[in-house]
Amino acid sequence: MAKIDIKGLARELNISASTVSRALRDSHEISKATIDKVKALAEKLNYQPHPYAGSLRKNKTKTIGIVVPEVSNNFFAKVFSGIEVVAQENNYHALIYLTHDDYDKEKSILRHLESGRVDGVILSIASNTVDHKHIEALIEAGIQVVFFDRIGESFSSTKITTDDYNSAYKATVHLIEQGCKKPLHITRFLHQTNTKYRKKGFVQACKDYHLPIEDNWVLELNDNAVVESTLTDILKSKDKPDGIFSAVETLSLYPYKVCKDLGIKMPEQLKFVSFSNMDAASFLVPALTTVTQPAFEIGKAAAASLFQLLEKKKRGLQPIDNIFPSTLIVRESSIKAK
Amino acid sequence: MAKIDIKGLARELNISASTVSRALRDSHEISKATIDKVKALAEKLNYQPHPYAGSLRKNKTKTIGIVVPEVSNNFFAKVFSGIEVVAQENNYHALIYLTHDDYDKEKSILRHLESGRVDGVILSIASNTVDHKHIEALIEAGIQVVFFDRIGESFSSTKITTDDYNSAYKATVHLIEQGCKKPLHITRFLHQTNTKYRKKGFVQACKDYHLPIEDNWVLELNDNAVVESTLTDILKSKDKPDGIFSAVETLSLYPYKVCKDLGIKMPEQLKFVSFSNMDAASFLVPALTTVTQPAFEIGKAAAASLFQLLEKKKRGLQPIDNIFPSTLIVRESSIKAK
DNA sequence: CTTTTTTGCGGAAACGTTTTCGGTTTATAA
DNA sequence: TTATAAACCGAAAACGTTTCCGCAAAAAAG
Repeated sequence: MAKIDIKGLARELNISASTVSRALRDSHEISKATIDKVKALAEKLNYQPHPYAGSLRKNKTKTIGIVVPEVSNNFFAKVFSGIEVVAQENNYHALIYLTHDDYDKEKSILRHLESGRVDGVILSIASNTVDHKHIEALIEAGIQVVFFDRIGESFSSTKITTDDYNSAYKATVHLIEQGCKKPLHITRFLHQTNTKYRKKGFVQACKDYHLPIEDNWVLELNDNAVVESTLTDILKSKDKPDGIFSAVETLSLYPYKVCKDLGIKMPEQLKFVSFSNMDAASFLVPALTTVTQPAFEIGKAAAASLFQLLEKKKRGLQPIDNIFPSTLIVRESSIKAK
Repeated sequence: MAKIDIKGLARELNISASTVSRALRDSHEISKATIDKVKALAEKLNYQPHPYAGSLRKNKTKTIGIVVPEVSNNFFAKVFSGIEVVAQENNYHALIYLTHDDYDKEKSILRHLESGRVDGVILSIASNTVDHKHIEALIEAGIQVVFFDRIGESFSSTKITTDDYNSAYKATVHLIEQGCKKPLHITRFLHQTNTKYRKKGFVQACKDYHLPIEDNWVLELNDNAVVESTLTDILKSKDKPDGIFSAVETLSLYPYKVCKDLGIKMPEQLKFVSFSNMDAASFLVPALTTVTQPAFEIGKAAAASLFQLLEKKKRGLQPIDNIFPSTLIVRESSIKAK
């Protein structure tokens, strides 16, 4: 089964390569008869056009790049699923790159993507990137960029996020309404946009409910190695918090561990809410109250807007910000005893 | 900042395009002086070669396809991470496709990949594919294929698996040693290679320990919708099992749910072990005893062998089977009271 | 000093498409 | 009838590389 190409088809049918090419694309300047002939033969010989030859000529790759910190994380995994579904529907291909939350890696990946390998990029910024030159360069090079979750606020590109501020506000209010007088907010990488707004929501809720919030009510835990010990210290102290609100999924299991070790009863002595897309949330004991982001929908939306930008009919199509609501799912970890 | 290409560099330096091309690849037929000149200018103008032009000419794409059932699953997500790390190290690019465990989708994806978009494919077969014609066709087309976890036994390609039989055997023995007289094996899609061998391990262990195993000790639960009710019925019956061994992670949370609903105490009344790569395993109550596969290493191995095949120095390099050991991590869900 | 080899480079073909620019026919309009 | 338009198709250029082939000048060998 030798590889068959357009020239092969043309030779076989005694017509020109250009005619074959046009016939395969249903061009109106080719007669119905030859179109049928060509397609029949193509089908029969299992002709598959070489994608890169076409890309080269058309300067369109029909592929996108997905650049995310990691994928062994329910949130990103589900976002990716959403992207992938929409990509398949639109006959796009997806190159995926993991930055492992490393700025330098992100930089070199994006730099490479300037080369014309992809038409567009869906990006969630690495946690330790501070300057955005590399992203600017990518956009300069004519690559469409869509952000999600960890966005670059300064860019006019489209951004898909959740209503971080409001969700955090609501989650905090929930804790307060369940009786917490001294909630603790644990979070990561506060220079990111998403965590920044979650913190703001937490702080504002505390203020609105007249809690005497202080700086040490917010705890930025960037280093996995010290999370457990730090939490242990805090939960052993005499004026320990009576509630925890975690802004990120990756911190959501630590309080369980520490409470177990210290014999602290959850939710009686410590109520807990966390941002999380973990499937196991309802099977933890006590079941974890979560703020869950519609990850799959975010992925679909990101992909959809990217494709829309790439195939914009109207020139003037403006990028839009798309804010999805997260939902607070109350489970046992945060409810007061009746 | 206009896009710069090889011809642009050549014009700028008053040399030919072929010289530039060779200089950039450190060809020995170009003088040190011009190599330096060319590289300096390329660097200055941020020249990025167009990947598809090169691919077309060289008939080498430096990209692989990853075809897996899903990615919002700890096992596949971690495998993917491993692949991605090795791919980046080797300057390969990764196109990823999800089959969603659908045979038809898998077929059309693989069919498309015959076209020369990738040099090789890393594949874990969808749960409902039975015939393997589409995989044969892909290999026929000259695409290297490496399998992992859900492999095609009939192919001579490289396969990366875990020692399913032995791990299952050990897990079952563990249950028996903890006092189980009537373990139940719950699993999915027994026509797959991995689950098939896990079942064999379970059965053999029962036999070796003289348990009166019957057909209904093995339960194939393919439909999510009925898992809970089926398990409930079984655990309510009078000769109910005193232990469960789950062959797949996706079933690992149901026993918790059902036990909770029925008031069955785990591990006192029911011991439980599951194949799983779930991060939350040790935070469940009781903490889940798992057979965990070295997912990240499997991904790295799969990628490494694929690249080795693609860049084989010696022609005769034979594909090898690579079997990784899984480890049984004993936690509270399966241990007998002292 | 001639012959051969090596070094360094340029021209052009090639990879498999798409598209521009034509050029015949045949049908339609004048 | 003749002029014009429409329908259908082919030749060749183009996309940005790599590589085959050839060729001049310099170096080495005779």
